[in-house]
Amino acid sequence: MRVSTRQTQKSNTRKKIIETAYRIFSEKGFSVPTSIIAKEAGVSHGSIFVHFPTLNDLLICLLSDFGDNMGASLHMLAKKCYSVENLLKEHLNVLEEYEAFYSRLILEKNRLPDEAKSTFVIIQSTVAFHFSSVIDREIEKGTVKKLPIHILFNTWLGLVHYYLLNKEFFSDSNGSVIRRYRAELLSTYLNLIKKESEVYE
Amino acid sequence: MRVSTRQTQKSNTRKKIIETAYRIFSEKGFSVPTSIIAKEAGVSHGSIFVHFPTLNDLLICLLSDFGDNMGASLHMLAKKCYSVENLLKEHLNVLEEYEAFYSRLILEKNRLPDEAKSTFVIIQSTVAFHFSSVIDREIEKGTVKKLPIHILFNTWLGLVHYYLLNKEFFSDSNGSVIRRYRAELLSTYLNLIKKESEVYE
DNA sequence: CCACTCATTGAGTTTATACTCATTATAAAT
DNA sequence: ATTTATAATGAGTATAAACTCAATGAGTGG
Repeated sequence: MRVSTRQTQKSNTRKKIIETAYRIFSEKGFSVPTSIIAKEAGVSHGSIFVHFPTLNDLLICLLSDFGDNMGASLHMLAKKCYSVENLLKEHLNVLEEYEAFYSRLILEKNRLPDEAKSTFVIIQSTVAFHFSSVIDREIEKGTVKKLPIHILFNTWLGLVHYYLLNKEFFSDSNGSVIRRYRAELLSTYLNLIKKESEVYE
Repeated sequence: MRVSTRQTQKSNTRKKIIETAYRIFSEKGFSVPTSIIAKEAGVSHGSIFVHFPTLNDLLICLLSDFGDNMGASLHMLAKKCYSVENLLKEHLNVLEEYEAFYSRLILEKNRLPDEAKSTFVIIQSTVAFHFSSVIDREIEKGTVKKLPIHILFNTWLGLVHYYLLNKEFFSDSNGSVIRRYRAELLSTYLNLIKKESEVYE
């Protein structure tokens, strides 16, 4: 049976709401009222609640999509990485790609429904998994210092998140913090974890 | 002229509000309604607005007091520090002392009035200042790797903040994350920044 | 062409919470 | 003792934002 006009109509409206919400939330954070989202999407305020019974449902939908997308990007990129340096570079690439929404996620995590935490966990677990296997190998090869992997990971993530969370101190608010500081972040971190004989330039 | 009953009455009420707000905000975050604060403080809801025209004024008062207190603690402790190890230990001591409110501050910074940012800046500047001078000396002595100081500092703060911001992943929510992880945080970070000949045990 | 279904609408409702202000009680001044 | 000043009160107001639902009108099937 072919797709009816009504069905496409409905799914278009849904798509418009999702896309607009994603954009606006990325730009201004999650406390933008539903009425503004509706206006920006060019649909009525009521339409939002036809498609998403509550605001929470919309958020959960956005977060779950986001987790899937970013998770997929992380999975793909990790396959080509045989060195820490490469892995971290690719991690930064993915972060830069998703930077706006990702920053909001880590910034406002607590105000979001619990599903936000699982999105966060899924993303970090994916990174952690690839990080672990690469670092493990490098520690065995003797190119990286022998320290507990989880805390090496937390140091990296802590550093990157620090820049994302405090964007306003590091760059004018429209530019990408990751793009601006990627070289510095990378070289410092690698110099810290590598054995002296392997110093990164 | 001696202090009148009324004056003490008034200043007691004010004190009760401030102390209660500080405690409740530390426990539950800054979105607890003023009516709850009033009830917990044992004063009427209206009293809050007699002492603080707007909620923002109360927040600004709390933040400014907090900045002064924590700033003072940081100043005092920094005086006895001649090694990075010592400085970081003392930093962790101060963080542990102010942990509850400090965590809320870094967690909800953006929802707070702009004065929150200046409180944050004052605190970090104080730490950064002492950090710089100690690290500078150690780099010259050759015990610490020669890397840009600001990013060594951001790595440390990023790591510690990562634990504070993600408390729920690291410890049951009532305990202190700093107390639980201080040894690990310290030893890992020192091992990272020290030259190999100086490895920290 | 008509009856029916259903996505969309937006004015209206509900709820939460910051903030007001007339009233009250009591300390201070005369 | 009486008047005046003021700290405290809490029911009431204002506002913002999520959510509802009867009305609308366009697609669909006969």
